[in-house]
Amino acid sequence: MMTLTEENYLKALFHLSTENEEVSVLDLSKSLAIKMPTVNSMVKKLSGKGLISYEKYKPLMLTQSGKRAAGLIIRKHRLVEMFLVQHLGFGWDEVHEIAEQIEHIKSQRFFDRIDQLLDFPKVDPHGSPIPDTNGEIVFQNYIKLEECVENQNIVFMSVGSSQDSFLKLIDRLNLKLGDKIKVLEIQEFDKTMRVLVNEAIEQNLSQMVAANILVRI
Amino acid sequence: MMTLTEENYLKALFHLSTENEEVSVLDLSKSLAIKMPTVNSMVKKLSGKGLISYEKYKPLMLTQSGKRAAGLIIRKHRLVEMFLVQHLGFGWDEVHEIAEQIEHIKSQRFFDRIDQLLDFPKVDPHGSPIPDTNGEIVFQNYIKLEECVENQNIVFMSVGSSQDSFLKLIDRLNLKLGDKIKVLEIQEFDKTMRVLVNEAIEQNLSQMVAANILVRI
DNA sequence: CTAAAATGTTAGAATAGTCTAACAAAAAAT
DNA sequence: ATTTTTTGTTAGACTATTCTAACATTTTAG
Repeated sequence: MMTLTEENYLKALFHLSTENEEVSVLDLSKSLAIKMPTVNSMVKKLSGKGLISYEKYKPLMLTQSGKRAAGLIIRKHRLVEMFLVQHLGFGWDEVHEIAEQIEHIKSQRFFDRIDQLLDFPKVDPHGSPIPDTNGEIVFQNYIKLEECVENQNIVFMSVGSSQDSFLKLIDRLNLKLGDKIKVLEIQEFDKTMRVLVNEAIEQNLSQMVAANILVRI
Repeated sequence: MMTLTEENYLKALFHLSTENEEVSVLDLSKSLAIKMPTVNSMVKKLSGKGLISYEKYKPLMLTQSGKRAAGLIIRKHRLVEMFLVQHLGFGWDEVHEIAEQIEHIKSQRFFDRIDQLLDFPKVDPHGSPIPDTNGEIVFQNYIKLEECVENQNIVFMSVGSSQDSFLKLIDRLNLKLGDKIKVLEIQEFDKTMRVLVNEAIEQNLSQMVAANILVRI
């Protein structure tokens, strides 16, 4: 049985591994807001459990078993987020913290029931994929709105950041997952995008925002 | 902020206090399955926080603030149990363990939403009262079926034990909260009761079972 | 009313997870 | 190719919660 702490290390390492080619002790330390020596010793411990493959001064990597374990935790997290939004009426900017706690509940059946109640969702409220019952994730090949060109038609599928302030901004812009977006114009000066949403409303999006809006063609 | 451990001590002391006139360190130790010296030091710590009033060699008591805190934890526990039964389809014998974990989630709003979703229930799936938002409990004055006499008509309102084996037995006897019960006959030898349930089915209940069936007249 | 039993307390050690300080290795910069 | 900076590691200490062993007090029984 894994402790809550160990689960958090695995999860963080998993996320970092998808974002970067190599993950250092320092990366993990920053991401968890835990000092390097602590991370170092925990990494050794998890290596002892066969969840992380660790060699001194080398980048950190999850083993197959570590990947699976992390995937299963992320699965729980995202199922819970979905439940909080769909059944308890929380906003997508409010669910992370609560899911962060509930994901550690020890009860396979609890999460199975939630999954069933939600009719086996494939993505969470932020458009991120929910790992399957083996912890396996199917990565979507979305692109950043930032990378789109003028006159391109795309669909808003996911967000690149789940930061509170970003999600609240998207809400205020009245943007929702599934919205159809047409790029009208890109300012040469600051890359600000003028877009048409659902063939109805025009909006200006800063490059930073556009970089965190993930779309499919 | 209280730790999960502290919350468990308070909750246990609260329950013991309702069952017994005086609660000793030994009682608490047994109830938590934690050794006396450990309990002793935790009790001192909680006394320092103003949650337990403690004097050496004297019975343990919750302070007002301790009672309120314990009541609020029990509120969360029972709300969650109700949710698990009503929305996730768990049996009343399966919910305790999971609620034991979820009760410690730090999010007022989460429990408020659950409360709302359940339409502000007053009792949990075992018929136990759910404390109000101030941690206040309204105790019901139910009596044990054991204490009833022949030909008495009563209603099954609550269980005196939430032990798995007892709840499963009640299920197997097809008894449900709210059922009308008529005492037909009490065996002089072993106090076994022959009862009529919902004017339809006759059942024999051992004294031990009857002692854990709480009814109102 | 004393002796034995039960209960309670203190002292000291163990574990998990955290930290700081000091040292070591690798990477980057001159 | 050294020096400096960054990153990584080791050692040792701290807190929370637990334990065992030893001792103290209270309660119960003769």
